[in-house]
Amino acid sequence: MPQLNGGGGDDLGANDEMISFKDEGEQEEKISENSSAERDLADVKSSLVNESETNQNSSSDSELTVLPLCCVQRSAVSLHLKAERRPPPRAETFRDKTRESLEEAAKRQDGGLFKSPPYPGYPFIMIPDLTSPYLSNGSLSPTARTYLQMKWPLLDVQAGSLQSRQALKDARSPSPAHIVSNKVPVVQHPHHVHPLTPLITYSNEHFTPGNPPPHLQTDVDPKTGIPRPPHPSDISPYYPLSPGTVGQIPHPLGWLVPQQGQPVYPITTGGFRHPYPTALTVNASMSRFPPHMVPPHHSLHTTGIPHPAIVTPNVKQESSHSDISTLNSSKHQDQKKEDEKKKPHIKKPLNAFMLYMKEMRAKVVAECTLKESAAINQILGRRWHALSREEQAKYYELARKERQLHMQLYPGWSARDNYAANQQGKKKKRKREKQQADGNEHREYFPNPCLSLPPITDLSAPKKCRARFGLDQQNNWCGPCRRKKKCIRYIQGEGSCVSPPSSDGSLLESPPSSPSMVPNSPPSKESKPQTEQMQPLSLTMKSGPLVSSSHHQHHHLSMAPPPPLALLDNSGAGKTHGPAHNGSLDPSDVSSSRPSGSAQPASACNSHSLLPSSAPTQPLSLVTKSID
DNA sequence: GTACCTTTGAAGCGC
DNA sequence: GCGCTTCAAAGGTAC
Repeated sequence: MPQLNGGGGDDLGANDEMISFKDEGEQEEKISENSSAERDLADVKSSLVNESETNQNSSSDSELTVLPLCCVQRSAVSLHLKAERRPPPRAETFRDKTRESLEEAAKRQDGGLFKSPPYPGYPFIMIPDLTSPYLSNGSLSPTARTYLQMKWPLLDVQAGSLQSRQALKDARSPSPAHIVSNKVPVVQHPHHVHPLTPLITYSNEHFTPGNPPPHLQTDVDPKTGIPRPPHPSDISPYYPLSPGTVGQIPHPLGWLVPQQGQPVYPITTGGFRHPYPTALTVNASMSRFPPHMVPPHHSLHTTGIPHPAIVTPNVKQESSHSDISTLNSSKHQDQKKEDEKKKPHIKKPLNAFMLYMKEMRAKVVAECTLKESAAINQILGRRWHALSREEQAKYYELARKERQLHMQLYPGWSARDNYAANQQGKKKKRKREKQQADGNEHREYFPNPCLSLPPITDLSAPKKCRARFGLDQQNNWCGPCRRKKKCIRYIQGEGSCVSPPSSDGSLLESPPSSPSMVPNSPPSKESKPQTEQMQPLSLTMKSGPLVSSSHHQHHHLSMAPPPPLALLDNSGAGKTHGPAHNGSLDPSDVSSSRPSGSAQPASACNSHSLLPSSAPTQPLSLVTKSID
């Protein structure tokens, strides 16, 4: 697998470097700083595309191995499934089969459109940016290029050709499950899902209950009879359409035709920032959303199609009226309410993690039969950290594109609008207030990060930084504690546990440790990466190793280097007695060390005493329910 | 019916 | 600039 850092496994697992992807700029800086990765950003990003398939393989492989423990002992079915998932030494892995099937499907359905790479969703993000260096190296197959032209007619003057349309029609033929909808979690295998898949599936949900017949070039609205544009070709796959609005689509290529008489959002260039390099901005001539085609009011894009980020106008949006001079408050309020009703609620663009979650949720649900989003999100959070740079970069790139698209769609939109939108409910504030009302932030609802453990309610033990160091020694606090968030020391060192390996030998979704996390290193401002690094430790299963606090504590106290790869490969050992390495089976993690937060191992896993000694081994999926 | 939970990241706001 | 807060998705859960 191509690595940005020249194969430095420890770097790969370095959480702090993965954190660098939080910001594109930081990402670039971090990458450039990496001496072993001297490729410039262009090369790096180019590789992200060219090697995406390879990355996906690697990622999916890791995902195969990070099968949560919850799936292991859950049931015979899950065991069976797991046994199936467990790849043979190297015959024909599930991935291979999956890939083959996907390619076959691609060949059948789009004439090999996705042949290389088989990323049904990727075109969404990469297509509009054909000028992107990522695609400039000829990695785009002619078929895919044709597909792109059909998907984004503006990308090429040939887009409107019959050929393109015909191919588009073919492309709209019965699609793989992952294209249909990611709302059907169990149907599609996760490995068929590309990170961008959710972007495609969105619109499908709202556009077509099922796949349209191939012979239908354009859908016809059953109510209005107005032909719909070929979907999902022309619509941003990411943003769903609200039901009942498709009929407003004026023309199959309506977004190509300037809409007359439709008010448009004012282009408040002042609020339209361009945080991204020019090279990364979407070429107006190629984008589906040319700058002059600003979305009209009422959730309608110039296509006449509401942007999926727009939801029912129940939530108010910042009023853009300038005639606020009215002094009649009641009247003003009434008018405001009307405006609120009329105005849509433009949702924030999804960030990288959200995109990742959308894609992987179904997978986790399928694997763990989990339905509780909170638990799923925890797993996904760990998996997110466990992702390689390349894989994360894909999502960051996707999110960035999404933001760009969002900005172009709604130039005047600001996240502040949605801030104000929540003034009605103030739910979050209420939550915060509730937390603060407790006085002690650790007193608040603090579900045990182990998930398998009951909420930490033992306040008698001064475990957290505040209690340990006091207010006068906040320098010794961990970062989260300073930020009045979860104490990482408490989580990892005491209130929680070290992640046991997942059933298949992997340590669940725990990310590799950061080499910067030197044991006994004093807490520093950089504790945020540590926090994120340590969080995975908290995601553990209610399985044997966890129940056995002594065993667990042993590993936690040992602070021994991770086991050799051979040992790590021993998935069987990892299931029940695997070394409680803090996070990863990634052999690259060998060099990683215990985060500073674990510098106080003496009281490790105290909270395990809270566990009933007879606590049965349970999968993660049962944790949150069983606790209560 | 509504808020909460849970995750990460982006963005706004206040100091 | 830093820290805090809110919101984005999701669906079960609690009130």
